[in-house]
Amino acid sequence: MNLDATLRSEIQKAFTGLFNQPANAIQLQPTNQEFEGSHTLVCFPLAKISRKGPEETARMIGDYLVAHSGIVSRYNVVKGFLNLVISDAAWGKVFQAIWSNPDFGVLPPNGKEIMVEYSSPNTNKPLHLGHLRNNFLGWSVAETYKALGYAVHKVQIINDRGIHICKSMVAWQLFGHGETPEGSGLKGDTLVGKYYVEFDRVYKSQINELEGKGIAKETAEKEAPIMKLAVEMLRQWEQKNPDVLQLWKQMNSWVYAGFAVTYRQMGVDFEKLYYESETYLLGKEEVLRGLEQGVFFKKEDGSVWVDLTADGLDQKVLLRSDGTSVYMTQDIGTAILRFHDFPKISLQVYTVGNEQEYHFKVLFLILAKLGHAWAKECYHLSYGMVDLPTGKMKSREGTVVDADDLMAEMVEEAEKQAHALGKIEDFTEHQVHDLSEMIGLGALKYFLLKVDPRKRMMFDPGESIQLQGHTGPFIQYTHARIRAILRKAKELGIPPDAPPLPPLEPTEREVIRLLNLYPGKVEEAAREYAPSAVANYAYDLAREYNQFYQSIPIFNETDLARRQFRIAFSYVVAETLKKAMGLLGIRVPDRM
RNA sequence: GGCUCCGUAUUUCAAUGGAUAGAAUUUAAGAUUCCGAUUCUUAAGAUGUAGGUUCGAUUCCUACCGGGGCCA
Repeated sequence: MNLDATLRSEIQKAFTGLFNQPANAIQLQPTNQEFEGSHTLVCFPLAKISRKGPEETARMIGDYLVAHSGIVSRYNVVKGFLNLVISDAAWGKVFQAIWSNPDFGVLPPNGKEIMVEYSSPNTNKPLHLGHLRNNFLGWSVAETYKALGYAVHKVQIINDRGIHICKSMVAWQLFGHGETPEGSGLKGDTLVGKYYVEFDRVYKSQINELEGKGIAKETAEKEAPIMKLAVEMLRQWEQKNPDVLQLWKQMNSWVYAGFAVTYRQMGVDFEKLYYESETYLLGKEEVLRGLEQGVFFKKEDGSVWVDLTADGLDQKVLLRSDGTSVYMTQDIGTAILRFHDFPKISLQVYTVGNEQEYHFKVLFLILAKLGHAWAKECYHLSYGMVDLPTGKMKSREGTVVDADDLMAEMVEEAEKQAHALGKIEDFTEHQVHDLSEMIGLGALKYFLLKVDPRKRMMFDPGESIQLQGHTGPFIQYTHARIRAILRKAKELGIPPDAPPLPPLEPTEREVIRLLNLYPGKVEEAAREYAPSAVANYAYDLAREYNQFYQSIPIFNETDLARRQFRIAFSYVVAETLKKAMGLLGIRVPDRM
């Protein structure tokens, strides 16, 4: 039984019964702390339809619900707000329903498919802090959709070609002396990233040198010898020079090996990988087709453009005068390819930073203009940058926060904490490590996911791993403590099944109300592409349970049925916390 | 310059157009026989500015101020 839904339909019935017309705006919200009740109906909008005052409307509906609904035991009216008190019997049904359904909050398969793209790194450097937000977001949105019954295809496109990788290749050739991951002990992506930074360092000094000779900055940037080498290498790559291809494959394979380690640590996975080197020529034909159909136009120099001024945007080049394509062209091709590979998908989500909002707006518009009906089923999951308390991160220059380093630090910090607590002395070394990973990564994921994706955010590693406060570890801790209670209950021989419902305490009603909200939160998270909804929900539930835990005796209760109920109740909370955190990719320990 | 996103307690984050704007954090005072006190209670403290829309605005609209991003 879903209480909110039932209540809504009862209110609808009451309103039609009283006023002989449908209520079109049923606004239900949680009742304020200071008033009695759990659900509040906002009666201002209804007053307009009922043609009575808000308070009178509220009283009439309240009386009707008490008399006919069977779930409302009493009510009070404050201004236009109708505060409803749900009967314990109704709460009991809600609780029993949650208890008896192991798949609570998970919907059966609905036959629909969607695609979520996330991560999509360049192959010239390791993943950094921004990628962490991207990966956790994308993965979590995908899992949330799964919980709603969708078949989800997780994919990414590897940007494995272009000037950026050529820079690493050139620098490695010049300064690498044949260094390999095996020889140096460096992770493959770290090694390649090292030469990318090296390229930039040399490049900068060459520019300075040229500028010292009185050459203009723009010219210097083009004429720097090392840059000319990189441009030449890109040209050779496009002409399929075997030596260059060999080197390219070699260095990319190092990077992939490195990425695999990072992805495993992050706990993310992909069904299919797309490689830019295989798709970058796609889209050209499509653009030419669009040109024929008059969707695009050609300029005098032969370049192909799209005119979006009618849509409030500007003109955008799609094919350069020499016939080469731009990012937009490739993305057109890739989008088409994906709907071809997965014909049943009804939604394609692109998890990409908000600096590309304009790009995607244009992309989706073009796809629509080309006549692809699914263009409106494309969605840019845009997210803001992650800042650190120590200051902004700058790409290049090596001041970025490396994802591997950060995760390792979080795990290390968690292990220190675990030892300091001194509750895990009987753990094996392996168990300690596993627990530290759970907590360290949980802290990181929770902190990055609890914030609205669209917003630029501040990540404070120290704060994120605290066991108190609005953090992942706080929720994990709450879960572990509940498991401790359940272990003790088992020792005492209290059966783990839900007993008849005794009269409830206000704290228990509040926790059941929150439990009842869970499926809705999952839907909300998917609809808004905001795992933050689930994250904040889990925190509310953990916090509310802690208050219950403080004010209610569990084992000192003489009434056995009541004691048994509270054990069952604790069990349901633990299970729900586990499910919610699972959608965020966060594991919860039984002990910590 | 054009477009776009964001401005909320000291700080980090919340708030489908609803009641006295919530948490966490910090500081101060207090509680505790249980399961594991890293808990709980109380207090202090905020919507950038000026207008508009309406029963009611952090939310919607306009202008300005401040910050980020994209496009030249």
